[in-house]
Amino acid sequence: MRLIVARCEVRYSGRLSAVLPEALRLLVIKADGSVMVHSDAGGYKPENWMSAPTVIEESDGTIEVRKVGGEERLSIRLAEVASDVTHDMGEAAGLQKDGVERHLQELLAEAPHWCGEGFRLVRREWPTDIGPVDLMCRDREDCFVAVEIKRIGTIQAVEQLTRYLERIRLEPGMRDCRGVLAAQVVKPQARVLAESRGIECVEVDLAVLRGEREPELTLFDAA
Amino acid sequence: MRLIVARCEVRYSGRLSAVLPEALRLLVIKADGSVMVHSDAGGYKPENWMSAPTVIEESDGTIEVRKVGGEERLSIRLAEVASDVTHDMGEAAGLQKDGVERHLQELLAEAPHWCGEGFRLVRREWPTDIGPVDLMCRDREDCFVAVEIKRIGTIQAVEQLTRYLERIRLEPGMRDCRGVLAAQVVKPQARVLAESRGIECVEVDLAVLRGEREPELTLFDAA
DNA sequence: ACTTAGATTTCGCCG
DNA sequence: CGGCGAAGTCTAAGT
Repeated sequence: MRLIVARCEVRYSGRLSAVLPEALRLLVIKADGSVMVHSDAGGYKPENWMSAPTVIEESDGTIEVRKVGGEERLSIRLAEVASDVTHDMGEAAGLQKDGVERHLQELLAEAPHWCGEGFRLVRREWPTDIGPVDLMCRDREDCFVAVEIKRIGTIQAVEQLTRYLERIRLEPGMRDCRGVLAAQVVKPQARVLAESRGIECVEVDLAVLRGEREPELTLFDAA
Repeated sequence: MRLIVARCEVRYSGRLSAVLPEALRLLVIKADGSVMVHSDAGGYKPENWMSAPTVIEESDGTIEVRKVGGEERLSIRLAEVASDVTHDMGEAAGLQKDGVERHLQELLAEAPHWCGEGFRLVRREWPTDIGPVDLMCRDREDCFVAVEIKRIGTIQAVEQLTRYLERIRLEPGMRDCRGVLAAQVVKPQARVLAESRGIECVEVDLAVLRGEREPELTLFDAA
């Protein structure tokens, strides 16, 4: 993340045309390419901005931001730079997970037995060459279990976990790795697809995970 | 404007309850008291925020933001501060101002005679104990004139200027301070109220101020 | 990918 | 001050 405090003039053209006269402002360039222009008042909404995906070009005193595959353009003319710093905010930034999903992942990482009896955590964000799977656990028989966590378990989630399992099972010693989809709600169609592929579905209750409420037997737990 | 890059946990309660688990984020505290919490991805919208007016309290590792006259509360627990810098972005930033209003103030500060013949600028953002008045000028007779600038001159603007004048006239040597409401458009009811309180109204034309167009006599200028 | 509905919507105007 | 409608709406969810 790059933070620039500068006297600057900003021009936007695209869905409309707008000019911000030269003034002292904060420019934020995020790791994903999104750009915000903020003044020192009037919270929340930037004076101007462009969301990802963008191409950013910088040359002597100007920053040009163009939308990938679009006509939009943000031109920033820097008149006087008061500060220009870049912060590495870690590899986790690029992906950006839903707050709830992330929270779920944390809670389940702390108490993986909610994903299956006797489960123990091996690691969070187990890497594969097509992206990290949320949790890698071992079950009671010491068998590996890849756990994909979603707020809502959809067909896409099953497909995603399937792709991970394909890769993981190529690794030595992981040929029998199982798969579990953990979600607050699992859609019926996702459940059908998952079962046909030998993937287990587990519905988790946030209140129970937090220890605020006792677990109850649901229709599916009883099955 | 204060920029903090820190690993932090953020809790909001008010219109809803939300928790952001500990992560590296950018905190922006603007001069008007508005606060934004941004991650390194996903432009435009902050992960969490509170708009002005707020009261901000800071004590060992935590920042508490409360909405003035409301139940909303933003609690930030700082786990590890990577950077914490404050930029003075000019005294004009203090209150939230519309971009147009700000621009108007800049132009009128440069050419205060548009607020009244013979006016000379004493200073912008003249401080009072209830907030700064936009411009303090002297007229041809060297009498002080407090100028409130608005995009649209409303009853509220007249009330605001009235409150300022009450305070200003208590100061030594300013007992006869006059008041002028300068706006692009002055609402008829605001005009009536202003006149009843001896406050002058002036309609200003942005194009004229910029020197792009010659001034024209309007109905009210002629009065 | 397109469409629709919700948002701590925000923001501005009008009665 | 409350209601209504637009926004470069944005964002998530459903189809």
